[in-house]
Amino acid sequence: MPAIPPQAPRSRVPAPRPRKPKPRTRYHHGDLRRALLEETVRIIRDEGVAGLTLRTVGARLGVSRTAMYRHFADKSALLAAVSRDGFTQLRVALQAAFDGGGRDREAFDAQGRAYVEFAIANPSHYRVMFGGFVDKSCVDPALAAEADGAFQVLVDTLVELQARGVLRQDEPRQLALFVWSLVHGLAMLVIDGQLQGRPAADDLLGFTFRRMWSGLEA
Amino acid sequence: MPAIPPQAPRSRVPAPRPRKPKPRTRYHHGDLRRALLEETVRIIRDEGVAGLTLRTVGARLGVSRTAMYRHFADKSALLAAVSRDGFTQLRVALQAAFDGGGRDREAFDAQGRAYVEFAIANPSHYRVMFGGFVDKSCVDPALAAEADGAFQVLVDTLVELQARGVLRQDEPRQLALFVWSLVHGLAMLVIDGQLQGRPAADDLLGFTFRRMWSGLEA
DNA sequence: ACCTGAACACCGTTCAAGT
DNA sequence: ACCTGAACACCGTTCAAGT
Repeated sequence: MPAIPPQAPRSRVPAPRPRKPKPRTRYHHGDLRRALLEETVRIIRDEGVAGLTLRTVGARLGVSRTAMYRHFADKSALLAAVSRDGFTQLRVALQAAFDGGGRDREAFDAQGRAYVEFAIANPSHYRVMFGGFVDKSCVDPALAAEADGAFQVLVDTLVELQARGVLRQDEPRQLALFVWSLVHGLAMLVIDGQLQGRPAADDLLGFTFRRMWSGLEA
Repeated sequence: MPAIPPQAPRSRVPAPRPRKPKPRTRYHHGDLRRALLEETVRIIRDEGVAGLTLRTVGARLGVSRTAMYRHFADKSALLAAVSRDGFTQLRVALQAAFDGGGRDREAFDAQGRAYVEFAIANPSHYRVMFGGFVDKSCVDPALAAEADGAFQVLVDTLVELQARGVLRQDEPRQLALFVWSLVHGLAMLVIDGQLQGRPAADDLLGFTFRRMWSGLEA
């Protein structure tokens, strides 16, 4: 349950000196692109993807609603950037969980837990990443690279566990897809509310990892 | 790759006898609701959810674009009905695969395969069912019941496999959620195109079921 | 380069009115 | 009951124009 970050209410015009007709210093100090992206992520978190409106993004930034088109081709491209940003965050979280946990079998469970926790903490963001919102016809190569990067963290983790002799010597990418399917499916079911009245997410997570290991240990 | 069903081009007005001012026989012979639902499913299959427009649905049926509101509260309710319809189809397919396969361990694999195949054959429909499109605030109880029905087929299947002694004696619902997560995650990754250039879906399916069984057998 | 503001072609939904 | 047609308040995107 991430708290809403502290954020000064934005006024449309800074208006420090209202004497000249319209000084209107160049908006956004050089990084409107980043500001647009962050504001979009914020709106998606608070209102969901369906509540995202390009007009609102502009208005909240004190900028014309067409200013966005200088930085993104269209709404789909903006969502692709949001998706890319999500994969970056996910990659960092997965790596941190494994490294911080001691790079062993228990650390791998912590990594899986971090995956599901990311989805629970950012359900709308997660849905943008996997919900088929970004237009497949114009796949951002940067997005594909970032998604691959997150997947690669998992592959590397599995290779390391194989080297330690605790994990079966199957093809690492196939093992990674097996694990990814499991945590991805679990995450989706949780954030979709399909677990209503069923075993709590935490119990299920523990059970899932035990069964998974039972199928994967060397 | 389902072919586009044969469909006569619709004219707004039949106009067989243009003498009387406007005879306009009562449209849709009593089941506009079903016609709306079927047309919506067709549009979603061909164009995706993003391509769905209430105006188009009406136009394709030769009906005013507001006629829909006699049968569905709003667009979200229409999508909820689509979702419900999908869960019905899925439930029937899962049951048929297990029954037709001989109700044993291999039949269970066939059921899993049927699950993933349903998602691959109807990716957009599947996304409506799990993509968070239906408004959670007004959950259709009929939809919840139908989703539960599909889940129950899996639970019943697992109970039967336990009785045959081929499956661990864990809590069936927890086992079912484990399996569901796995096939659901697999299905999502496949229809999202995340498996590009990676092991073919069919190989992965076989590998996944083998690892799964290794963690589940009694 | 970067941004504006008007305009365009859409969209879901409401509602008084018809039969 | 069931459906229409006009109207309302939106939406993404384009584009000539400003600096």
